[in-house]
Amino acid sequence: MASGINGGRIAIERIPCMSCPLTDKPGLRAPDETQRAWIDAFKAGETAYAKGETVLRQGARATRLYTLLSGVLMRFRLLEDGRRQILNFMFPGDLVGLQAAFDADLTHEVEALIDARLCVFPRERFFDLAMSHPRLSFDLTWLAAREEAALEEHLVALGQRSARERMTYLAVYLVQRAMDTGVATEDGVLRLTITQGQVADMLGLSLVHTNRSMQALRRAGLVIWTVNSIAVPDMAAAREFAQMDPGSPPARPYI
Amino acid sequence: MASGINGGRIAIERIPCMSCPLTDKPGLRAPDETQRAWIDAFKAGETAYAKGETVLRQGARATRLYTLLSGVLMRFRLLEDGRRQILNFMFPGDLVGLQAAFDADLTHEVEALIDARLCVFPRERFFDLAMSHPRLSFDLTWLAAREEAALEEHLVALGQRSARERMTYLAVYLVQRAMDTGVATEDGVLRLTITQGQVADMLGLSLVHTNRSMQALRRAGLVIWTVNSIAVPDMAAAREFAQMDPGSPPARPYI
DNA sequence: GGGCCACAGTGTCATTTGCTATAGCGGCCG
DNA sequence: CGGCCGCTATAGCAAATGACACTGTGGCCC
Repeated sequence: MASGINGGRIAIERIPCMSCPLTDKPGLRAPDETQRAWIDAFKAGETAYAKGETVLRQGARATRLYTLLSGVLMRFRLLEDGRRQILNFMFPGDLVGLQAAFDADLTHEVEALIDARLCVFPRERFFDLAMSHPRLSFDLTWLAAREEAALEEHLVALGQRSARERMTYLAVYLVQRAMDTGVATEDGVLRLTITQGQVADMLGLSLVHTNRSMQALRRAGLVIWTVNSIAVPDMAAAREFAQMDPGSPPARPYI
Repeated sequence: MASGINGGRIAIERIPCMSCPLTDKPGLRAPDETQRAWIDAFKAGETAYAKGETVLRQGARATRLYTLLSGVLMRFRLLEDGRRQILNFMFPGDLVGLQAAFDADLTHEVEALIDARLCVFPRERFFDLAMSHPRLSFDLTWLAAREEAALEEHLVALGQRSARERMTYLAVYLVQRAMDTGVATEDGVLRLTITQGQVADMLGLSLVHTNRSMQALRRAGLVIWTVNSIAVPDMAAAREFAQMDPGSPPARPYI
């Protein structure tokens, strides 16, 4: 019954924001108690999607915004001739479907990489929330700016880096985000299935070349990317190889 | 005296927001009178940069935000080994240096492509503005989301399109934005000098290949890119060739 | 005027990356 | 069980793109 296209079912039981499981994640800055009380009042419920299901459909006009509570999503853009560009991967705390806030058609599709759970905010209520609580509105801008910054990084990778550098960059990005949000517990390894086809569509490489590059990195011991996990044994070395800035960015707020 | 690094001089005369020259641009949605009065109260002044000057320096911590009043800027990211990725071009109404609002180090550099004039907002005052006027704060999020959407488009171009498609895409993007903001007055032609080296660094191509692709497009009559102008004789045909969505996006707010 | 410099343009060759086809492997399902 | 399907892996070849070296041109400055 949980159809992806219809937006999944609203879960009966809902987690109160006061006991939000995201509060103790290392890379997230939790709202204070008062703010959480407000957010809880505006939250309409929760919804769940199974691995592989579509959360948002490109071209549709969304009426709800989401916050990712658990799981991992990917969002991508489809071209008419079937080409696909993965734009970003989404981890707990990320905002999903911000475009809905501006009454715009969705320009990308969102799909669950593993089972996921999302908090639901109807469009109007979300607007009210922003209007009545400037601090949260400010955090919203912050979140949008963070997403923008991530896309900038991706852009630098696609524009300036070689295939292997790109792939190393992506592995570091994913593992770091997973660790920050509690998706990965082991140090430097993320248990998650991302196929070579998905990597290819994210990095702008052909599937064959993706395969070749992946093997080269595996032989070099820089990135061990297997069917169900991504491991970066030496994050510093990988960052160096991919010419990334060493530091991890400041904790991000969430709603 | 107008040093780029020092942030240019603050212009003596300042244009009151009530008579902002951007109000009648086709692609911009002007704030109403009340809002403009608010904005005017928070605006600290104006600053000007000459063509080629640096507006913001990568790695610095900015204390001021800007709105572009006239002119065209480019923002780019520099890698240690000298590689450069141009992230976007900025037209009147665009927000410059949003990262300053979050007290973060700048991850990119901003440079003037032609003489430019910017409205200045000190960091704290900007914060106050957002806190006291939720509607403007909402518009701020909107602006950030629009920038994000632009970067998504660029990402699709770099990841999925061929050299010629990319270049066509960029030409259409630039000409469209210029027309929307009143920078271009003739239909389909933008008088602006963007060197082949800059195009190369934006599209992730080598300079030589950029040159060759440009000539091919010129011969095909799709895009006529010369030293001091970019012309797209048939926007619809160019859009089609580059697999772009036909419609122009809704008017964007500005502050 | 002469020299310098940034930029556009060209040729040649090297490298990266893409395309097509094929094989192996494991899960899933009738 | 057998067949189908999605994914990884490999090979051989083609095409796109990059690297390097060089020329021409126009603006600018002493």
